[in-house]
Amino acid sequence: MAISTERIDPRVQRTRGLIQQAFQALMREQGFESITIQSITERATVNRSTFYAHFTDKYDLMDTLMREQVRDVLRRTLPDDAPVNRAHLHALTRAICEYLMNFQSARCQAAGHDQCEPLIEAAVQAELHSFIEAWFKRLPGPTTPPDVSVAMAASIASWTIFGAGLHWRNAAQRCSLDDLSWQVVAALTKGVPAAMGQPGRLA
Amino acid sequence: MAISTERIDPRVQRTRGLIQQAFQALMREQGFESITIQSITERATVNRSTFYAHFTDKYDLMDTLMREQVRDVLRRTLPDDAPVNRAHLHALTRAICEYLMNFQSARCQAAGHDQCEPLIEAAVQAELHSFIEAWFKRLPGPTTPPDVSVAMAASIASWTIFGAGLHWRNAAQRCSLDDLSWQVVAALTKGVPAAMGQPGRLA
DNA sequence: CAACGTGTGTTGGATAATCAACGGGTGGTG
DNA sequence: CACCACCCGTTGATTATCCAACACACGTTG
Repeated sequence: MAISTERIDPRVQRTRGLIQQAFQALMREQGFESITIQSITERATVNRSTFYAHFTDKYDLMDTLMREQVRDVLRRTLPDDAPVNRAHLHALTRAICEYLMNFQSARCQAAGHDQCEPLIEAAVQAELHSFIEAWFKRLPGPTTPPDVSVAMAASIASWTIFGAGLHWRNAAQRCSLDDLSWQVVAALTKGVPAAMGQPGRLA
Repeated sequence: MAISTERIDPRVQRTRGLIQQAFQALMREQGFESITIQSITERATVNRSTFYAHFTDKYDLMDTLMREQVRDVLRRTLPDDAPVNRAHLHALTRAICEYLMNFQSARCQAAGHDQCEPLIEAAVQAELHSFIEAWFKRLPGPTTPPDVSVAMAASIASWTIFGAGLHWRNAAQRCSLDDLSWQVVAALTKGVPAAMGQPGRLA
């Protein structure tokens, strides 16, 4: 069990923080593509070679930054001991959609087509997945023979939420965030056909 | 000549900054006396032993912090190439008095009689002195035999300004800052008797 | 009194960050 | 073409910071 929060050297925390902070500022000002490693390290008052001790390139930086952000959002959304139920699924969906939305408007569109969008989305989905997997693992054991493993269920749930969120974000006109989240919850809990009002049609 | 700004290791700058920042925050919250080295380093996210690599104790920290602040104020008050004249003497006096005033109200009174007040004042005077000395040294050579050396003149001027500032700050009712500054300038340029309207009385 | 908790300064060894330098890539300009 | 300017990614040696530990002082409490 990797419960323990491996003590991280404060120097590491500091430089990571400085780099990420500088990166975010530059993102707001310039957009992703035109950012250079030098500019990051200069603004962070960190030696350029130090950057490479922590990240392999700016894509890596972007990736880990996104993951951390998403992880924080999720942790803040659900209490540590949250049971798996409709309300919490709803909250989770809401949070992810909000995050996707904020992100769209805030970043990554300054300089035409930044290449970072897919990166971001992959990071979001990945973190959502691992969060949900950990969450599902705290469920009591099955009372009837399961059709899917916990890992598979987590994968499906995360992709469902993520996919719906992306669809919603990119839609020409969006229903309310609340509506959307309940739709997702319905699909997740009842199954897609039932959620569509077509019970038994595919049975 | 120690003209060159000795390149300082960025790590040193950072930790010094973190420590000073933490210290200032604690000053506002607690006052000087109750501050502990541990609390400073904890808030600064700096190892306690690192503190001693930069300062001998909290008095030392206070001292250097005050000096730096005063130096900044003075540098911001006068342009680098400012000639020595009445207007600039006025500006200098004003700046010092303002600083003393702000300080009085802001800090060092939270917890009764903090022991740091004399420390601070000494630091202010010392920095004012060295600033003025450097300033006076840029004057052209004397045209008549001088009565006092540059160093002595700087000492006198700095103590005059400083003393007047302290007196003014502690007075029950204060004249305007502008008034005060012109009084000081008069005393400095005409001599005390003439400034008092008693020319020749002590001659 | 002793035992305890808390803060101080100091030390030696481990680790992270800095710095200068190198080779290589890319794009612009004479 | 050569030249220049800029950025990349890496290296080895140097320096700053971290960390655990120690001895000391002080006030409190049993």
